[in-house]
Amino acid sequence: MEYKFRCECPITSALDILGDKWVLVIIKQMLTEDKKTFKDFTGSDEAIATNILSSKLKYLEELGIITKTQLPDNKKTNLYLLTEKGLALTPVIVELSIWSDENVRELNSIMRDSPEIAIMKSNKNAFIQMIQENYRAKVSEVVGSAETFLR
Amino acid sequence: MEYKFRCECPITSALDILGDKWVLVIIKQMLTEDKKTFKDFTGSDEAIATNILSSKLKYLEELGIITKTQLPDNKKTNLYLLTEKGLALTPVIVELSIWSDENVRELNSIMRDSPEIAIMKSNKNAFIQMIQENYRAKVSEVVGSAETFLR
DNA sequence: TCAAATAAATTGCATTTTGCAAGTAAAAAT
DNA sequence: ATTTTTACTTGCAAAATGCAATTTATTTGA
Repeated sequence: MEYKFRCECPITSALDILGDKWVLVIIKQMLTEDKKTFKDFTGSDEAIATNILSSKLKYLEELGIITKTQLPDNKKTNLYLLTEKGLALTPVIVELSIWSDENVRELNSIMRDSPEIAIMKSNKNAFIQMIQENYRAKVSEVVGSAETFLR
Repeated sequence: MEYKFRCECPITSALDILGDKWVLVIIKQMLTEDKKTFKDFTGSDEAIATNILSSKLKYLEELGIITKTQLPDNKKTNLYLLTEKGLALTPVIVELSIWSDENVRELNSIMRDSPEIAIMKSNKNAFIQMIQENYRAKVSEVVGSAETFLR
């Protein structure tokens, strides 16, 4: 698997990976909406098409941003979980959230209020760590030990 | 100008605007590479096609993320400048930069080192404010008073 | 046990976005 | 007055995304 990057710029290179319509939405759903199975994603507000979902999950796994696993007692359901590399995108998601609250709300009349935005702004680092710890805890609940998966 | 949003989620709504191959790259070029004319953008490392550039600049102007202006003594050259709404994306750019340095570098063999990454990490808020003040100052240099443009 | 339901896809085709090369019009420079 | 520069537009090709239907391998439940 060879990935082509437009140039030597770190920011542009990040966007070579993240700069599309779905990748960051999928990561947000995993991080903040507890989505982890194929079915979970198809049932979301955003309603991603299954062919796109399939290709993006494969892509994110190849890049090491998520892992695909199964539970010992179920051979049908796959578990898609964020790796530490994926979890490290939490600050990006948080900043997008804040920017959106302050600058996109006026354009999207149906955008929901997030009461947590105030907390997020007042103590950004604590909020980020809280989300990440929360995610690691949930993963542990499901797969036993997080360390095995969050590599 | 009607914009369609996928759902009520603030993060997804931000990505309805920013989630493509070029928008954040253009904003990065304005913010950190001093690009402000059509020509400036076409001469970049990323080599955006002129038709795409044209449509994205129009789009960003409609959304209030950039402004299009002229200097009194030149009717040919247009100046594209970030508004405060655009400048407010600095934290997103900075977080992308940090994530990339730590997680994309291994995938892109030609990615350049940024010596400022260490400073960025050790004092994120100061770094963000520095970049923003720097931008405002440069705009003032060019158009006289920043307030008129950075609305 | 065995048919029905479920999870995770794949396939074919339509639409939209992006890419490339060439051309154009107005302003500025020589 | 002619050339060059800036900021585009146009036409067509390729890639990404979207939609609906189908498929395969489990798993559930009568």
